[in-house]
Amino acid sequence: MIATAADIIKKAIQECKKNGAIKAEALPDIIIEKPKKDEFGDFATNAAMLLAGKEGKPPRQIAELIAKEMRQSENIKKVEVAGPGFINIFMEDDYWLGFLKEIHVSGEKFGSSDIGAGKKIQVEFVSANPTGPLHIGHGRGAAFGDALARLLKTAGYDVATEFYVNDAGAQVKNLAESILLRIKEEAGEKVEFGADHYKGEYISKLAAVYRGLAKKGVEESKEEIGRFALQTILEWIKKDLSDFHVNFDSWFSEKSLFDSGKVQKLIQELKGKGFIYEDSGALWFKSTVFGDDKDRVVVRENGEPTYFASDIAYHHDKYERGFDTLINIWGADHHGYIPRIKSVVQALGHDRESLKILLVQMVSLSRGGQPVTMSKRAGEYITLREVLDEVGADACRFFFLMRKSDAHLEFDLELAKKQAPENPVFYVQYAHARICSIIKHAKTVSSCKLQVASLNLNLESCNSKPFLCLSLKEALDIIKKLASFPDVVRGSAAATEPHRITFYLQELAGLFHSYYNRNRVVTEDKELTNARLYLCEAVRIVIHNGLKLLGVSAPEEM
RNA sequence: GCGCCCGUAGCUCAGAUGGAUAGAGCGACGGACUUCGAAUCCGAAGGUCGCAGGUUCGAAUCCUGCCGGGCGCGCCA
Repeated sequence: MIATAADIIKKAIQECKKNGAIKAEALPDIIIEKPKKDEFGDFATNAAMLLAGKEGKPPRQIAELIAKEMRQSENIKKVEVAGPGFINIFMEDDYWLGFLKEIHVSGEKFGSSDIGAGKKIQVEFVSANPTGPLHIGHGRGAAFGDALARLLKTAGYDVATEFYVNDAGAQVKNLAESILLRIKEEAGEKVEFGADHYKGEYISKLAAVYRGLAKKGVEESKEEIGRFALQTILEWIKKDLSDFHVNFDSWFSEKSLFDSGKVQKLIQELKGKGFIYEDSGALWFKSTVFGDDKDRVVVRENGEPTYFASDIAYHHDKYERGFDTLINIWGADHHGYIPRIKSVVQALGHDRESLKILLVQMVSLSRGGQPVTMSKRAGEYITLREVLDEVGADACRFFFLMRKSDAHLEFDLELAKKQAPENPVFYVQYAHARICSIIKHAKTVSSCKLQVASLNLNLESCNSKPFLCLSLKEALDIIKKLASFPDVVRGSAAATEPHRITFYLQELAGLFHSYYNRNRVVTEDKELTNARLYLCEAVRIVIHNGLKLLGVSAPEEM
């Protein structure tokens, strides 16, 4: 849609150059926007203001020259010069009505594009330590990552999603020990938990389950407990995610990087390149070369590799798999880790910008405005499961996606559950259900033979009833909104900001509900009815497509 | 102390690459159901865009400095 306007403007400027009205050879980076006010047109551009300096003429004068050319273009209703030199463009009604047909023809594809040009891109997210159940913060990361992957796919990227499983290192040992301690404790022994031990309620649960399975003596089976706990927790995580409608293309084991010797290999390789050196018995990576605050330990004095060591191998492996771009989604508390991992990317010989790290901020839960507190100290946190069970996957996902990912999110459980218009999820889903209901109703009304599937509206004739009814401002506003959907999806994907979709859907649903209350869709007038059904169905398609991008269902009835 | 993020209506938040009189939802207030789903709609109210400078035709947006909040600054992950 924007592209059409851009073409018209560029063509007009070309014409102006041809006839000598404008001399500048280089075109400035003009902006084409959708003005907030209707009176400023369907599109507006600042081209004249940017050209003014080079041309040495007042912006309004240049705007007039360009506007004059633009008026020759197709689909233009009128072009006005306004304010300091804006060119406001108004499109013909039938230009807009044409989108209705496009939506019906494209169906589920409406909104898709190929700006990604098939580039291979990996989105790694959640990657929670398998040392406990997913909490609410992981949930936000999951919703964000999954929606982003859907967006990128729709924008024409070749997307693969991955969960990195931290199944190596000291944490697994700590997990096993924590369970052992619980087992001992329940056997009546007096035990003391260390700072690195996990103390959540789920540890007791695991301990109980393990006791049921245990045949061997407790002391000797620490390794086995570790394996058991890891596997069990991973199953919980997978179940939570699949109930949250998040399904990964792959699960990558950290341990496998050690087992295959890749970690060692990469350390040797970077040593060879001079990026790894020894000091005080430890091996260090020279991240300062690439702008990090300090060098980072890769292998400790005691010979144990750090998490960072396997991360080097992991990212190397990602590039080996042929991805053009990597996206890592992290909790915002990990932001200090960014410089060192970016350094790794460069040391491995890749463009620093080929790895994008997106941060997801914290979630605070509230209930009817009252904050829900949790005690981190006692190892307790609100799990994704609890919220999922209470409000359902749809509301949960939508709420997580209502905010920019790098902004704190306030999540009101009471609101999310409410089946009322103040709940944005229901508001949007209701619009979809309502349209389904209208169409169903239309089919049952004998006087109205619905032709939604085979509608062949005569939109060309400006005197036809469908044309006139769909050209009413209220209808046209909806159509313009619908027409902008592909631009919204493209922008949302390019900016990696799924929240734009939730805002868009709320606005569209609002326009529709308002229209519905003013215009009766199914009436005795067959032509009118069909025209309005045609519009309604287009709205339904776009709401459906939008919700799908968010991984939220579009119910036919509620 | 250093680094990153944030500060917009009573509350929760939008405002893409600087654009025209800064928007939406909720809450509160006043209205609308003989009609396709009132699970909805309509109306009016609500602002020193944290503060102070700077850049320019033009700043919520960019720069600098303060104030206030969050998070990092491990041979943890």
